Amino acid sequence: MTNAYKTRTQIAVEAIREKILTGVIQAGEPLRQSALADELEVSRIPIREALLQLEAEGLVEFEAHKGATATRLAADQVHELFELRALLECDLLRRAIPNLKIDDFRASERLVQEMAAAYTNNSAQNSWSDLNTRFHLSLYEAAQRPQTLELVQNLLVKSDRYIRVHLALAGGVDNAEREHAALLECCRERHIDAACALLQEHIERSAQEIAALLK
Amino acid sequence: MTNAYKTRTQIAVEAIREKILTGVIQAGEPLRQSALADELEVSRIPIREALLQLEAEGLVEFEAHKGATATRLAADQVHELFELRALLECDLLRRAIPNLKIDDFRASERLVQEMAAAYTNNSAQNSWSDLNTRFHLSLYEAAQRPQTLELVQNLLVKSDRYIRVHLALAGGVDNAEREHAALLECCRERHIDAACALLQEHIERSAQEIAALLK
DNA sequence: TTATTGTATATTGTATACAATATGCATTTC
DNA sequence: GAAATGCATATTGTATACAATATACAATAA
Repeated sequence: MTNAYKTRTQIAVEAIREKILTGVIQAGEPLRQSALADELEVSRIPIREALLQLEAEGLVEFEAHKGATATRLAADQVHELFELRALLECDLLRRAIPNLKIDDFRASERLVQEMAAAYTNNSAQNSWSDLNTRFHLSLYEAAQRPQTLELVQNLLVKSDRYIRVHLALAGGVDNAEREHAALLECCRERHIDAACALLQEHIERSAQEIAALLK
Repeated sequence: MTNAYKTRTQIAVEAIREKILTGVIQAGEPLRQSALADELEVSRIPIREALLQLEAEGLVEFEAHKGATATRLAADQVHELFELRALLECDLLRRAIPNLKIDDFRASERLVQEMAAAYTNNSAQNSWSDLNTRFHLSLYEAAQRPQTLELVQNLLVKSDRYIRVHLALAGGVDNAEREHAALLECCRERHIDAACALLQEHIERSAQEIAALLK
């Protein structure tokens, strides 16, 4: 295991991020520093630092002397977000496919299976979205593009809020799981263009379904 | 004018960012909070918050209990950075060109001229790089893609350190200025594919020249 | 009424003080 | 001599206290 030690700031980042992603803190809601500090039993300093980091992730907006609010994305911004993902993730996948090893495929395969289990098992629905993120990332590491990967990771965090909404939509997840399996198969056969086309469709379809839910 | 008021944190962000971009603080150098606090005549709190923001920009790396250091990019990471720029900036330009108005062209044109002046006038060389950033961004605003634009803005900040090195290279800037003019002309004629091709070459050429200097 | 000013309160921004951790060096142990 | 241990110092992490700013509402004037 890696370093188990965490500063209070890091703990606060994770706690607040989770609250935003799960909707416990709603978009547009102001984040009072003292309230969060009391709740997490730390002083306002680590809370402030956590909010700054979340601002960089795009989950929170800061205004001097007015405080932080959870950001709210309009429907057209959801489109932009997912199109950005499509652009960058396709670039990564294209570079990754030639480098993917048998072990990588196995790891991705296992994530697909865990996702199916998480979806069936109602109690674990929150983890579906985590697994989805990890599945996507598992295909891209082999691209050897650390900076792009970090950008995509951040975009996936932002998408997460909307993907969790998507989970509520009956059928949406079934589609996603079939698409994941097909995508993985394409990668196994090293069909680069086909895989990228699938990935692009996959991302754009979920964007459309989410936009439909938001309006 | 917009809000002239700045918090100490914001002042610190700008001061430290400038130090890193101009090389007053070298890559790899540790950033001592107390030293910066004394120098900028504030307490360590705004310094810490500034460093956190700069970490999000990728100019600084934080390690718990060890402190912040100015990041150092290896040559292959410079390539990735500029290829990322090419990918995203071309996407923006493609969407922007149909929307560009006469006033936009005039503004971009003026930036090209100011750049020429800044380059001739030795005392203003630091501003060449600023103008370069603004020229690139001036072409993309019409794309109406706020999130992508913000990403590119950040990538341009990161590139800035290397572009300033590039300035030292005789001839490199001449090339850049000719390419800027050609690019602008292409946009005026709404030749989307040609403009994107030029932009891509322009970015990749500077990446190569910079990589050559770094090795 | 409507606009304006003033004041109280809530909230954020920052300084200072202290706690926790890392680092370097001397000392010990084998 | 090399590795391990303990201590002193430097540096970061966090709590607390106070200053600056924003906000809401009351009081006043037109």
